[in-house]
Amino acid sequence: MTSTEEHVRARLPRNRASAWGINNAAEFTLLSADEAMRESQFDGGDCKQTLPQTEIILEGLNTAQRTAVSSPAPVLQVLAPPGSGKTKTLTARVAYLLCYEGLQPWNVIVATFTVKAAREMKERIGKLIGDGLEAKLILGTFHSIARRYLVRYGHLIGIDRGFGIADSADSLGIIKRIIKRRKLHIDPSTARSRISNAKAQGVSHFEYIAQTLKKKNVDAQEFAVVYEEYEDALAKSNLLDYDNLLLRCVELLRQHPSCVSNVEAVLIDEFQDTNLVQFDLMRLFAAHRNRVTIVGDPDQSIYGFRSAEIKNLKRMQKQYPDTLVVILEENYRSSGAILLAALEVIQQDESRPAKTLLPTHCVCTRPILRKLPSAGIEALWIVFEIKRAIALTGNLFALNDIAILIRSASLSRHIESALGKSGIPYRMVGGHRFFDRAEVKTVLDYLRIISQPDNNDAMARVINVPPRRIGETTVKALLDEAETKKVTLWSLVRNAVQGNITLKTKILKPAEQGLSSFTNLILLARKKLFEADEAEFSLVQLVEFLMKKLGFKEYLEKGHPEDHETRWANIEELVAQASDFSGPALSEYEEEEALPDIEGLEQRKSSSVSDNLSRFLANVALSSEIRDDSERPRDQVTISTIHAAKGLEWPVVFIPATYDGSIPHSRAEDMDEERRLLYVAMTRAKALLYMSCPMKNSQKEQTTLSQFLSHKSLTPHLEKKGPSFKYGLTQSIARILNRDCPSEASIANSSEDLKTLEDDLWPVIGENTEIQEKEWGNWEADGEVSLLHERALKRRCLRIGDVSQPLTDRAQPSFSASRVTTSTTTMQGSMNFSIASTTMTAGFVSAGSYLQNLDKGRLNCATDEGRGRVGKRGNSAQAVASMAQDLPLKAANTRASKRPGEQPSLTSFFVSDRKGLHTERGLEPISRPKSIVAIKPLEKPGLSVQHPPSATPNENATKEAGAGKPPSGSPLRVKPATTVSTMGGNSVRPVYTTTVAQSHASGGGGGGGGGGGGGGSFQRRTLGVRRSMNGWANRPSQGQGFVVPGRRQN
DNA sequence: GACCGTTGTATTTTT
DNA sequence: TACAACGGTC
Repeated sequence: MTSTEEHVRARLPRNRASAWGINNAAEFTLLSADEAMRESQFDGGDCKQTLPQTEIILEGLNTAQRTAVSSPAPVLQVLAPPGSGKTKTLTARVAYLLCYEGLQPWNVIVATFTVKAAREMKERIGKLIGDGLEAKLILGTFHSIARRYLVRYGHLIGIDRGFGIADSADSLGIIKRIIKRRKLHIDPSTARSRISNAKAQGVSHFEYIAQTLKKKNVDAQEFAVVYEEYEDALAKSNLLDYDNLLLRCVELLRQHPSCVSNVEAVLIDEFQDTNLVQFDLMRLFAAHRNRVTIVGDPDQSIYGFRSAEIKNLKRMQKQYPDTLVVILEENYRSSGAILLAALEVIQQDESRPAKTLLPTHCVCTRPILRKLPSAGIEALWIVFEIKRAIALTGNLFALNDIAILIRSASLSRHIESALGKSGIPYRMVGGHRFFDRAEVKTVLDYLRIISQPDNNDAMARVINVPPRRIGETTVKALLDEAETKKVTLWSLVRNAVQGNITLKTKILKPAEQGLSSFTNLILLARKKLFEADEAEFSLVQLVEFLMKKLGFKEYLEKGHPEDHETRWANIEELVAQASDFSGPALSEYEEEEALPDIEGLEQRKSSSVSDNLSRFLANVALSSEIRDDSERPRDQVTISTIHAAKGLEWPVVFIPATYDGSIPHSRAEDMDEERRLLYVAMTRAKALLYMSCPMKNSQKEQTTLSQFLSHKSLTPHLEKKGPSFKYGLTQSIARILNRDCPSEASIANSSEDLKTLEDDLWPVIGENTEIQEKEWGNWEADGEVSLLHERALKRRCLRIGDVSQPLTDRAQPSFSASRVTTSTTTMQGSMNFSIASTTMTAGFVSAGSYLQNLDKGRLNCATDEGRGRVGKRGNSAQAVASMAQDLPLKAANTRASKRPGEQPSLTSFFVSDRKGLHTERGLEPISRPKSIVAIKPLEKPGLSVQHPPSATPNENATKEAGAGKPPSGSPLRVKPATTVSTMGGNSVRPVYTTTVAQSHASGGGGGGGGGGGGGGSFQRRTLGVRRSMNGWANRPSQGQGFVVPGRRQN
């Protein structure tokens, strides 16, 4: 077989561990990626016939990506910064292993962190390999995979069949109860996260508690009590919390490694987010063949609060000495200016190993950092900028292209309100889950009790819902009594109702009746559930039965006359979801959950209705979101938490509330993590990035700009207000987005209704609050011509055509080469620069000029994408300069020359080629490698890219950190640029699916409802209603829209 | 004394 | 939204 593998193998030294020195490693990677590919794939005829899919798999990948995908190395770390094609690489790797290395899908484990990521991965693998093979992979979140194993093999370590999963609310509830009962003083949430952290260390709770008890302080003692009783309570209710799910799976695989003896390869996404237990799990999964591929990026580690350990990257290299590290460096997502600003932020972290991130797009316009008077106005500004951006680019953006990324869910209030008011539909991702809605939760609690009556907390929550005259005091007394008698609440109550025991607790007459009706309801439901088989009593019927018996609809009507319809619609939605666990959908589901049979091991198999119920409930607990295929085409703005936005991208991104206390969050412990969070948020943006900071937060307190953004070095990279959207900018954006640029005529047309063409409704300093908010309110609501409006109308006199000729026709003398060379930088640390003189120093390059040069080189990429017409423009240097709008350098220079005392510090973020960077002309293209492949030898510290092969790893590290030597042209930077069109001929275009946690759109009439005279206080009140009014209820058809995560819709 | 409804207050991030 | 605290009613 002439295959890539053959080629690669031929060049791979036999004894990997000893022979993979850095020197030949470099050679190896080069050859394997480029030449082997070329020889075997594209010229070798054999291969095409035998393995037709390989071509497709590797198509559109750059050199580094190909190296990763097709590497024969057993253990592979792919370090992938934002936008570098991480998912693409991992999916291709999976496909490659299946199609090319002949692995069977059911012997491959792919673990992700979110359900969303799992789903996307599955979809993309499916597109690559087809045949529905992707459904046979063991693919899912760590938690769901762990559950799968525990369901099948849990009996081997004494886990009851049909165990339930305690979500965070359950955990917190249990802990609160313990604290109350024991009259302790520690904070429940703190206790919960401490327990979780303890578990994430992989220490058994006995041990941990023993350790803690040794400490004499009250806090530790109390904590030990809580921890112990918490574990007790979980066990009694037959529940596993999230951490236990992983821990018990580790236990299972330690004791019975044969459960995973079939596993031939393990692949892990977002590896920087793994904690110790997950690391263990990875090792155990892979124990049979020790074949592991991970992708990750330390800069995007934002789950430290969940005990994620960036150190796992190094730990892994220790664990598997022959780990091959492939570094992807090219960013295919964002404009140069966005990357530059983002890098400026992330580089504030001094402990971070120097790394590069190379733009492939033109510079485009700088990110905006806008100051605004208040949170309310900030929201209005966002709405206005959305409208303005769409109008002034001739509808280059759809609402789907726009995301508003917030640090915490609570920040969405003003924004939701403003969007709703102006009739812009939106969806909310992250934050509150559908399943957390009160009415949905109640029904779920009933289902959980029916499935597992011993769930004390679920029972305590709903025993009086709808009201049964069983008050809080009674419930508490019953719980206490159950506790002292060492029985569960359910068994206590049931026995009392059935007359088997007499309660100590005094029960009033009406309450007694309530208890009895509750008990009978549960008993009846359980009877139906366990006696019936699927055909005659499905999950859906169970829910319907329950609703009828509870009179739930009536209860909602009575309790929530305002919005009972929406609430009921939510219940119907729940039923629709349950239907995925009954009927024909079920068998499909079962198949996906299956694990391969292993000789000598008995699997628990199941197909009863009660098993469906627990499966359904587990799914609810493990998925924070809901997939909604049918609704995806709807054009909506996305509001998301930054955490939930990881891995996604949008052409336009807003990051509001960039003040200290929000980002970094006031309760955050790890500043570096907060900074990374901002970095993640910024790097979601492709073309336009708007950050904003209200001078007063929603509590009307004065704010200070986020410390991450107030750094002086950032000023030259940021604009103070939204761009003017000259035509050239629109062209640039269109190029970045790979879209057709709308004509100027159509822009003139689409901006007809715009109130003002510039971002000038509020002063850039961020002063002067209330008056304007009011004016805006009137203006939006009634169309009343305010002073503001008049001013705006005047501005409109500027016709669009006047301000925006095509840039290509305009001379740009200010961008001349000599200008570029006037600002210079001096090096201080390996990646830290500040201005020191005004003469050009060879080898150092300002960011702006770097980008200019880069852009010139990069325009080849644009050509690849079919739009770069630079070559025809004559003076390409000028063309480059003019294509890039508002270059950072321009403003920097202007400022520098105006106010010498206030020189901005320019950052050189790429200095590896010291020679030949710059001449006085300044605009020679920088010769740089397109992609870097480094092989990491054993135990090399850090994750930095360039290592001179002569130095031993340790020496090398010291040099880099200590001497501040720039990572100069190392031989490991293997090859100068070859033109690889990574995006160009790519048949697999990234399709990012955004999921819906809460879907609400203010439909057409949105403005009407809230509009009325009282422009001031429109926020709070309507929110709850508006939110739901148009969300679930408006869905096209019941029962089709939602697909439970993990399932594909036909 | 128990229960219910109203009002005021505070909200990190996720499996 | 979700929770606690408070005051009114059975």
